[in-house]
Amino acid sequence: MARSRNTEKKIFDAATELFLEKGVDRTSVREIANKAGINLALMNYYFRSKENLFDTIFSSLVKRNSEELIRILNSDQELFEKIEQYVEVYIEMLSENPLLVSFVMAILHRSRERITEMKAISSLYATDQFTKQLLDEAKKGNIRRTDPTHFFVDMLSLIAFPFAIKMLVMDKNNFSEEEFQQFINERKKRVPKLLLDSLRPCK
Amino acid sequence: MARSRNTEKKIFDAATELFLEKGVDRTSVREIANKAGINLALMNYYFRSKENLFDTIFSSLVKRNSEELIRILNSDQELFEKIEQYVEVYIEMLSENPLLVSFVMAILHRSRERITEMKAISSLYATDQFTKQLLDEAKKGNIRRTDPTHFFVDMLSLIAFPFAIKMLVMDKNNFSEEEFQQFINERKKRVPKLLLDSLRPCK
DNA sequence: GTCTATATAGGGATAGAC
DNA sequence: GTCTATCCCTATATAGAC
Repeated sequence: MARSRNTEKKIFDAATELFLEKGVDRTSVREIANKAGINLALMNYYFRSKENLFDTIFSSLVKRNSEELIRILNSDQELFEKIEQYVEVYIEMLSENPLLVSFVMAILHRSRERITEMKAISSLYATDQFTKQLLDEAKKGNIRRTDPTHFFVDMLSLIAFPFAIKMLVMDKNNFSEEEFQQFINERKKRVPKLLLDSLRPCK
Repeated sequence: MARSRNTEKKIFDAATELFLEKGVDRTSVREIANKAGINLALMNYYFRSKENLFDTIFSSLVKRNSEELIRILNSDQELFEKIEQYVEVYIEMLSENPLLVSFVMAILHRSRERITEMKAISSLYATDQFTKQLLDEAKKGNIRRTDPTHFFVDMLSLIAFPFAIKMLVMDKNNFSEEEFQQFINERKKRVPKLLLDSLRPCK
């Protein structure tokens, strides 16, 4: 039925918003039901349990957001352009959903053992193809020798961490929401610059 | 009494460990009492409530860890040396307590409004003195013009974020605990290098 | 100071009517 | 599919004995 599909989506959306905003543990199923405009029994009818609802949402969230990033990493673009594009798209994506970072952090924190189990999450990380490209370019002498693991962690840190400390940055600099957004926008140019500078050979 | 002081500390330590490991929300007061070897009524005798216990622990944790960092930032050391030392000490500190980062992240995430209220937390951020030093050196032409806010966020990101994604990094690279520690150690030299390169004038 | 016992609230999940 | 009513459990916090 069309109606049912609709209800499922309402529950899904309500839960997503609440999970992102308040964290999974501080969100009750009753709250989700309220926000979705249904009652809590129905939530269990569609998703077997809160835990299962969470898994569904988390996978979907990560998947939806990581697909384009992986495509960029695996494209056959020239390295520098690829990095520029990757950083910009990643930052843009997080701009649209700033809570995503701290949400994922919270998950990473709490479920040490479950990380391997959650296959989705690994798609947030570098791909073999990109690693190979870094090594190849270094071998050809086009860039400095660099440890791909470190480089990728550097890149990810510079992209994502500012969102995780958004409130701290806003508080310390007296930023309004718009000013923070502006600050983030500036990073779309700044971060690639910093990374490329560290790769350029001459020095 | 000496005994009482001791009990307070046992509760404090047990709670600290559990909060860091599992997060505040997933830690119950019964669990804390168990681990401390007392019963839960006593916990409320010493600390009025779980929330209050948390506040006490959080302030103490941040304070204990940030004092040395602030001292470094405010010292009259030469800029490049200061950055090298700051990064190294900060990473060393987080190495000893890798869970600190995701713990603080979780707090930042959940209590938007309470951040200003938690004065302690702002001590994790840059100081006026350091900002001034950056601007002065740029004016003198010793370093490139750089936005201090961006620079500090860059630095913090490169220092702290790897700890927040520790499990992801370990999982993706098949790192053992020791190998991750080794990876982190390498960053003590790498990160300052990256930052200083971005500041050096010539280019 | 430290305990046992209990009050009170809220959580997730289900039975069963419609 | 959707609801109401309810079960059962665990959470935090407190009362009151020792």
